[in-house]
Amino acid sequence: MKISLTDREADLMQVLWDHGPSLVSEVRIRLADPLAYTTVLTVLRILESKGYVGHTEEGRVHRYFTTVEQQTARKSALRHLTDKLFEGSSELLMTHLVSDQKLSAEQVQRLRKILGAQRGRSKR
Amino acid sequence: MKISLTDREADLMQVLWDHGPSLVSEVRIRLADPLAYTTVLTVLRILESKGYVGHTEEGRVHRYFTTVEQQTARKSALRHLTDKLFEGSSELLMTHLVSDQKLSAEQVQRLRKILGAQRGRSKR
DNA sequence: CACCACCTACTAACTTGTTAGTAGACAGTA
DNA sequence: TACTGTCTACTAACAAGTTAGTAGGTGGTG
Repeated sequence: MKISLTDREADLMQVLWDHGPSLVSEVRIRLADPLAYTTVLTVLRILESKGYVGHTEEGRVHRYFTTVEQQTARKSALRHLTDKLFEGSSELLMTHLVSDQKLSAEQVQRLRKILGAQRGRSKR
Repeated sequence: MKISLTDREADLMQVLWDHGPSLVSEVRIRLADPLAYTTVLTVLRILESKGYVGHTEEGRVHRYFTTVEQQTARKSALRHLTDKLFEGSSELLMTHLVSDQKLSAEQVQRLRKILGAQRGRSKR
C-alpha cells in the first residue's frame, strides 16, 4: 500500500497514532503549531478523502481514527525517499546514515544487535 | 544547510549530479519521464531561484550545474523524514529499515562492517 | 427562553508544484 | 536570403497544499 502524506497531514496523523481516536479539538491541542479549529477539521477531511483516516459520530461530534498503520506510512515514505534520492537502494541510505556521525556508540551497539538477528531475506 | 526538493526537482537534480553540467536538452533526454522542453527549462529556473543550481552561458545556450552537494540534499531529506515520521530518531528509522526484510544477507554483512568501523560520535 | 460555546459544512483565498504553450532571437542550410 | 530547427523568456492553466472565515445547528446554563 502506497501512502503519501504532506507535512501537515503527517503532523495530524502523528497525533492520531500517538493518542488514538480523537475529536477535532483534541487533535488540535496536540499539534505543535497553533492552527485554527477549521483548519484542523479541513485537513482531517482531506485525510479521510484519501482514505487514511475514518470517523465515527458520537452525538454531534466526530471522532477521527487512522485507518492505516504508522508502520505502513513509514515504509511508504522510506521507499519514496529511497527511490528519489538514494538510487532506490536502502543499503545506500543506511550507509549514509551510519557513516554520518549521527549515532552514538550505544546506538551503534543496538543496531549491530539488530543486524545480528536480521540475517537478510529478500534482496531489495 | 536545508534543502527541500519536490519530486520533479529531485529528478532533475539527479541528472545533474549524475552527468555534471548540462544543457536543458541534455537534462531532458536523461529524464525517465517525457517532459516538454519548456517544462524542463521551467523547473531548472525554479531550482536556480531556490539556489540549488546555477548556469553559465555558452553562446546562446545555458549550461546548468548543481550548487549543492548530493550528500547535502540526502542529509536534508533524511533529516526531514526522520523528524516527520520517525520521532526525530535516526536510530528508529534504521531499525525500521533493518528489520524490514529489505536487505539481503550480503547487504547486512556490509552494513555490519560499516558499523564496525563506525564507533559513534555525536548522539543524534 | 435566550445566550454562549462548540460543532460540522461549505466556501475561499493564497501559495506552490507541475506542465506546457507562445513569442521572439539566432544559427546553420538550401 | 528565406527557411528550419533550437534556444531562452514570458505567460498560462490547472492541481494540490495550507490556512481560515462564515453559516447554521445544537446542547447546556443562567
